[in-house]
Amino acid sequence: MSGKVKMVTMRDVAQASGFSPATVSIVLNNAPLARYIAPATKKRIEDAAKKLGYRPNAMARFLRSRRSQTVGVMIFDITDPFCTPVLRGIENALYQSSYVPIFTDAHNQRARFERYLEMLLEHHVEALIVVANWLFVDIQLLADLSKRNITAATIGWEVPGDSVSSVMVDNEAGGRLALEHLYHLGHRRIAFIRGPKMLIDSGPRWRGIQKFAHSVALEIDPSLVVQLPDELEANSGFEGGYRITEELLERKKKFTAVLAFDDLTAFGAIRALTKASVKVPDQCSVVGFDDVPLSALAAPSLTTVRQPLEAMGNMAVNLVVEGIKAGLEKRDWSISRHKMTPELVIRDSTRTMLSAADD
Amino acid sequence: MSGKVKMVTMRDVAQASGFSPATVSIVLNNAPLARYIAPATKKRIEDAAKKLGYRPNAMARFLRSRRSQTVGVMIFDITDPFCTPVLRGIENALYQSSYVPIFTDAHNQRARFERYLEMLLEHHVEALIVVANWLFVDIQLLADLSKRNITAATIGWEVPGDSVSSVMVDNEAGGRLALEHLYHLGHRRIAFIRGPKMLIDSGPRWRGIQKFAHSVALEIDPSLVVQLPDELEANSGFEGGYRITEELLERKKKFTAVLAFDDLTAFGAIRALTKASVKVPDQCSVVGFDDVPLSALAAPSLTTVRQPLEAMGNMAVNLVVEGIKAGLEKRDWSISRHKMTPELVIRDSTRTMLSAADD
DNA sequence: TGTCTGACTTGAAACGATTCAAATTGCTGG
DNA sequence: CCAGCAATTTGAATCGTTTCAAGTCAGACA
Repeated sequence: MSGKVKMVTMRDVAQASGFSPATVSIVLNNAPLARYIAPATKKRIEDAAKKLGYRPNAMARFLRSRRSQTVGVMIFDITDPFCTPVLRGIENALYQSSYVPIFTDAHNQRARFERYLEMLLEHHVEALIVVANWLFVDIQLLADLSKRNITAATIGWEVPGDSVSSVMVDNEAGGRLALEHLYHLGHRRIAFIRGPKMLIDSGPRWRGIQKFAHSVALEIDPSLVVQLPDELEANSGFEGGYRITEELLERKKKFTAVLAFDDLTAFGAIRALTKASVKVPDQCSVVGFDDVPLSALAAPSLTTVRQPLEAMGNMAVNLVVEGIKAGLEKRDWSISRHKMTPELVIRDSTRTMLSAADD
Repeated sequence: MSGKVKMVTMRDVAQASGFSPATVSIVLNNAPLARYIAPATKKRIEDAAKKLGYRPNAMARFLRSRRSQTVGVMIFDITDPFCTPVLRGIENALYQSSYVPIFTDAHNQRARFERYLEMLLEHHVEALIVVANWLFVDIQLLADLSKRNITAATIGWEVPGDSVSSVMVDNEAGGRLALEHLYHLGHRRIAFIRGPKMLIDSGPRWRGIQKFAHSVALEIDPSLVVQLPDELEANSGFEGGYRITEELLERKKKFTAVLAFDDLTAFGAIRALTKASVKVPDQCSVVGFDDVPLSALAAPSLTTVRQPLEAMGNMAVNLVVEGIKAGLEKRDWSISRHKMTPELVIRDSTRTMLSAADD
């Protein structure tokens, strides 16, 4: 019943079809030399392979051809809902290219990142994709990769230098979209929850906000601007949004809308508002950023600036696959930095200012 | 600048240390034979390896030793929030054992499952873990795995026969917990949204509910029992819960609580109730099942029956790692089926029945 | 008849590690 | 002075593929 199934090797296929392993290899891989192989031969070999249930041994193949058909995927914290769609995008694109992802999660710890990097190198991944949306460690290490001829791409982060491609959302445009929306709904007294200082997204998002405010001569009240602390956990945004909003409410400063750094922060804000019996969106509108999957499901569903997360995962794969190809063909190739366009998704957490509610 | 970094092989370490590759291998792997190696030798070899930055080549190693240090992880739909904590649990446990996960997502498609299975076999994963929480295809295929000497474990699903281990929550106990909670809060007119017929969890959960109802002589009104349709998408639960609840409300049947099949269904229900201006939990309590990450974040936060998802991922890894070890040592070993204990998590979506609200 | 041309096919050497059986060395005891 | 032993170390085969340079062979042509 549980007898060992002997592995079928190329040698077996050769034997069965009456040709040599060399020919079998050429045919089954459709190598350049396959042009010269007689059609009848091809057929016999392919039939034999199918009949025996031959399955190439990826490891043995790698040893000779240096292709592991494997890509490393390093996520900084899978717990962050931001990551799931990105991962889906990566997985799907890799599947199209017949690569298989090796999945690692750094838990936001530098030591873990390093150990995993080591493991990925031992497994000779052909490329590395890093999803680094919430991250405070510097990843200088990545720069070394190019020396090892491993193309790499980051999502949600940029590495200085010219060795790593990156895919990010256009944060400035996104910040602008968010404020523009609130502004057009008539909101003027808006509370802002800025992202943590050390997060790469925080700056540009705020800049987009400021620029728009300036362009319509909207005055931003400094006492309504609060910054999230530099916390390590990805989901700390919720806590932060909650606490900050609570404080704002206690200060009795009036505001009719909250522009949160991201969706989780927005949920935290909503929780605080609801607890203080401030109805969302009737008495206060809330906008998020990211459009993580739960934003559509929550009650009220969240108006937010959508990052095309799945597309970003896709994009990163395309970049590294191109890099791999270039390396194979010894072509020149240079990295690129992509900025994806964000999109405003209007749902139930925002509504027009009723003139009465302003005070 | 971007000069190729030549790979450091064991041969290089041998050369540098003045011993043979055989000795180097024995020392670096701490193989049984290492007992006989002089301490001084060990030191010199280890030093040389460190100085050169030697990194074993996982592929080459596999070829000889048959150990790929790789485990296949097949998820049926990563889009389902249920999967994230499970994945985290798997990842973490594998990391402890120095295995690296190859991540695949079947998108709930049989063809994709098969293709991925093929790829995993080509990569000679040492074991396979399948997360099959929402799944209608039969996975008879898995039974073949044991023939190939690959231990496998499923999470959230059981394969007939004695070749695949499994980890599930005790659905019956969970169903009981949910109803018990509502009952003790004083609810008597309860609407039930049962899981899809073809889902393995649906039966036992309902059985737990019925048994508890029977034990306290609670009458279940058949007209308040609705079943989710057999939909393929994991997130269809939300839609289903929404529609079903809408219908129930239209029928004007009175109920003071909804016991939903899972959290997503519960969110759908809450959405429908809210839309119909029925306040949750004031006018209607809602219980979910699973405790997916967003349940704590939503407003109102969801009372639910928690599956220990991360622990389940852990458990599955432990099972297959044991299986791998047994295989290596040619020990006998038999699969096991684990039932994890669920736990009631009380949050803000349920509250005691106010006597007035009953009619 | 002998040589040359394709048109196919293959032998044999890698790739980098592991694994025994066997070799080497230095002693010990008879 | 040598057999025999213990303590270390290693040679060489092997894992399954890929990849060229080189082989075979039939027929064409001179």
